[in-house]
Amino acid sequence: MFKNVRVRFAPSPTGGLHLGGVRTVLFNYLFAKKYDGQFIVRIEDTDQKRYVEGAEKYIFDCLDWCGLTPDESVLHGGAYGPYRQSERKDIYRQYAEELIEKGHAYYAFDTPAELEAMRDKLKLQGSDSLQYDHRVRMSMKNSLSLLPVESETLLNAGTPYVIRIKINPNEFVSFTDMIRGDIEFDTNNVDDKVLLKADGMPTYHLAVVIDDYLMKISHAFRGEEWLPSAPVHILLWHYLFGVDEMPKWSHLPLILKPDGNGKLSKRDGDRLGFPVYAMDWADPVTKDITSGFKELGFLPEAFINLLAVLGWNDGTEQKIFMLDDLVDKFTIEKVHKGGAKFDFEKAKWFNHEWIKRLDVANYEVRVKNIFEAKGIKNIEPGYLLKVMKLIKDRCILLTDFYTQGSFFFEPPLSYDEASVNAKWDAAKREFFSETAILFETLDGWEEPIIEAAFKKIAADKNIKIGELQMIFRIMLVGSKTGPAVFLIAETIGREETILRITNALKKFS
RNA sequence: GGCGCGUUGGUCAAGGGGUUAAGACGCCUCCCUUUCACGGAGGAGUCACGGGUUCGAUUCCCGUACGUGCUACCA
Repeated sequence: MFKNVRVRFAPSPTGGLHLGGVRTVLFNYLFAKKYDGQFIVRIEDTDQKRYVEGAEKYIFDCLDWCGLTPDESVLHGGAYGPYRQSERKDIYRQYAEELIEKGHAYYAFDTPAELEAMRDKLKLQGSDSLQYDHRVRMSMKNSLSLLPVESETLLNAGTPYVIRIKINPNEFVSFTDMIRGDIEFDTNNVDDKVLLKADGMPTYHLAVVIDDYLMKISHAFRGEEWLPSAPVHILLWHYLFGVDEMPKWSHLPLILKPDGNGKLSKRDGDRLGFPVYAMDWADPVTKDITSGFKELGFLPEAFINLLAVLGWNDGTEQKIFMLDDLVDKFTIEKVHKGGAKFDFEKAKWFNHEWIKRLDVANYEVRVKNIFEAKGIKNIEPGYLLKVMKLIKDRCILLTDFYTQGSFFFEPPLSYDEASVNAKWDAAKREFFSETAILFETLDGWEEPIIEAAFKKIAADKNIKIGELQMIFRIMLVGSKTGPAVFLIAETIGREETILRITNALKKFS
């Protein structure tokens, strides 16, 4: 249906990659892959003030982790480079000047102070709009209000200037959003946006249009916050390339904060105790670390899944999707218009589901690293896998493997003595002393054998099996949690089981 | 303030002129397990409001309210 679909994503390397950003990438990726198009990642680094060292690499690391590998980018090459906007300055200037020649843009020499004065004056007059537009531009200092020679003189003298688009009043600009349908804007409400900044860098408005044209972008997903500036982009397409070549736009709904309302921000994560970034981000200036889903113990499969169904679903009852599945089933028609509040509880549920259904070998390395970070080294690979299979159902985050499974690697540091004391007596002490001895000579060390032996002694001594099992569990684990107790005994081995019984016997009074 | 966009349970949401208005998360109860989870069975809880149009509106239209976004030489 669609040929040569190209979608783009424009991360600004100003630090961090938040949920909304990843979801935008994801939808671009899904659409591109679905229609055999190219997934192009371009770097928007035109705001030098906000540019942060290392952010570009960070963004590609995040994309790698998520499995959203670009087809074309700074890192991956491609036919439409350079992909960094700072390396395309000359291109943008050329088009900005073309716009001036055609009468759709002009030089503006106003200083920041003069702009502020204009806004103050407008405010004083009780004006509805504080914009630099057709109503005020003739009273400002620009190549429209000035005589040609005056502008010439200023230009030659090296006066700082910006290039602004000239928006004609009383026109209507419309376009069709693939998610929202037809949208119309009255140009009376659109201001003369800056296209080229005084430092020679383009603004987003100029850059997107030119890059989309030059990179032959056919479709683009971006956040809803861009909707109000869409008329500027549409007009630029009219003036420069003709609207037939314009990409089809899709404005995605916002991801909202869980409590109250508003766009989810990094601060909300800090405040509510969950990550907002894909991966840990260390601000090189402030040294602040913002936590990421990866480091918290999320699986990329779960992360992608939860993001995909935030604002989209396939219309069935299916909730769990893997990336290939999403590519297959994704349809724009099913994308929502309204924003969705982020629910961390549900995010964890997705991770839990993915831990349960993925083969543990998929994340063995990461769990091993978690154990090693906790001081448990020299783990035998086969043993780790075995333990992981045993406890995966009770792990919501990857980090839970340690809290749920550390007793498989080291004896309990403390015991739930209250529970033991309630049931402890001389008969039970005798039971465990004898059991420990019997275990030494047990023929075989598999769960059913251990269980049968344990139950036989209990029956011989006429002690309730439930209480004994509970105590046995606390001896091995330290607490009343974990998988079937005889399975734990089998897993940690005969020697270790006997050792833990005798150690516990010393502790229990 | 102006302009844009939106509004189905607490949250994510299906649906769409006549339905007992799906499902999921969370919450509650029970079963399983003499542990904790997992799993299973149930339960409570919803179409923002007001006008139209219509035999009939949650669904279509118009208002209102509310929310949110933009209103930078940020993206």
